[in-house]
Amino acid sequence: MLTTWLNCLVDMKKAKDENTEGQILDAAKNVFQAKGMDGARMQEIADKAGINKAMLHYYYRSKQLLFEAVFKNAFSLLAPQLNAILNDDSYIEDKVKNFTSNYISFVIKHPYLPNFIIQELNRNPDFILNLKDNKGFPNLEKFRKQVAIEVKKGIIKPISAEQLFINILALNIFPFVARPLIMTFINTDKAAYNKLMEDRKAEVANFIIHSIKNT
Amino acid sequence: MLTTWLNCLVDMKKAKDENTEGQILDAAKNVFQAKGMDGARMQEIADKAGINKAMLHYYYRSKQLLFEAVFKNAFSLLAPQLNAILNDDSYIEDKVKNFTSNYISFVIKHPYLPNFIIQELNRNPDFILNLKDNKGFPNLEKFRKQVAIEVKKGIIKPISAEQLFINILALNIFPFVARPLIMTFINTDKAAYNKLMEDRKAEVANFIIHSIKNT
DNA sequence: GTCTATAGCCAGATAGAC
DNA sequence: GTCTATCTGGCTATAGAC
Repeated sequence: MLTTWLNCLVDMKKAKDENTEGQILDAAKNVFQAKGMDGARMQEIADKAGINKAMLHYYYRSKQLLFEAVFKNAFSLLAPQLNAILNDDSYIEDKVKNFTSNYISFVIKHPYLPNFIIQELNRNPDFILNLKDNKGFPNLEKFRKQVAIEVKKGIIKPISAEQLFINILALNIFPFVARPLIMTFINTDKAAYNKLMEDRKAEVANFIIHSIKNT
Repeated sequence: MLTTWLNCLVDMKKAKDENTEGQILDAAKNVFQAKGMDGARMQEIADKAGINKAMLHYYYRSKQLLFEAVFKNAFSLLAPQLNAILNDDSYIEDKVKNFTSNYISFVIKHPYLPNFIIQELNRNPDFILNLKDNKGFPNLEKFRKQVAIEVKKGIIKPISAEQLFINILALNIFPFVARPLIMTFINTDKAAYNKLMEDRKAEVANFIIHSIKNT
């Protein structure tokens, strides 16, 4: 009994590592996120997956469909992160602290992901409309109400929920999206840049809270 | 005398509009900034310029060289904007106000530019090293000193110049880079989005100053 | 300087054996 | 399911007439 259950868990883990389909998706993720849809080559994905080019078409029919699988996967990782700001029940101040710390850890684990999503949406803005109806798609409704309430109670200074949300996203996401630009301006190596990003876990939360909190 | 001078001015204006070389550069700018290096097609650039594909190679030798001309051009438009924050002599508070207002106007005039630069630098991070030695390349030296002085005098709260610079860039640049993402989350049409960006001219400056200024 | 025509290459996709 | 071999189209780049 126990062994079947354990085998099941092992199989689930294997599912991504040893299935051909999982290997392809993983290789495709790396190549698409590094080079984008237009720059990616099916040959390179096949090589990274350790299989043949024909197999890619056997499993995913076309480059476009393989790309869409990778994109949806990436978006479904990002969406819950954003929902932590929008739908959680705690105070805005606490949410900002938690989100900032969590998000920066998240991006350190998935460095190419935010830029990938932003870039491909700029290439094809309509693409996101397909995802909009999914459950779990980030929605501002609850956050709008929360901001209005905390402003009314005098917990935070007057600000629109939209602008606050944009500011939170900007301060957290931009440094990773613009990484090469920032590294050159600040004139740092990789280690110093990572240190800077670690520091931002505290820095960004303080920056936002100083700005909005009533004293 | 007067007429030769006037003709000269007219010629300078014509230089970009009627020279074949200028027409090419203008068409290339539009196509490269919309589709990126990999997605751009020489045929489309030729069509937009109203000339033949062979002419592109006659003037710029290769797609790569044409691309580099466009990129350097774009970067030389962006750099002075950033230097307004780094090298101007006024107080940080005033610089933030001016920069925010100016930069947002700048991007409304050149909507694809920031995303283009960020995207292409992610594709090829070494590319920026070529530009680094140019005069006018943004440099943090002076800004570091200014921040240290204003912190010491108690004009602003303690913050590192690097983090402050990143925050200023993030709040100003990100909303345009992530435009499709934001438009979907906020659930707005084009007009409402533009209104939101107009509002940010005041919003962003206030947000930053509230956060760093000692009261 | 400007065009047409085409060389030469490379990528995505498929056929078909095993 | 997995492979090799190949088709087909589109792209950059060039040759060469005017």
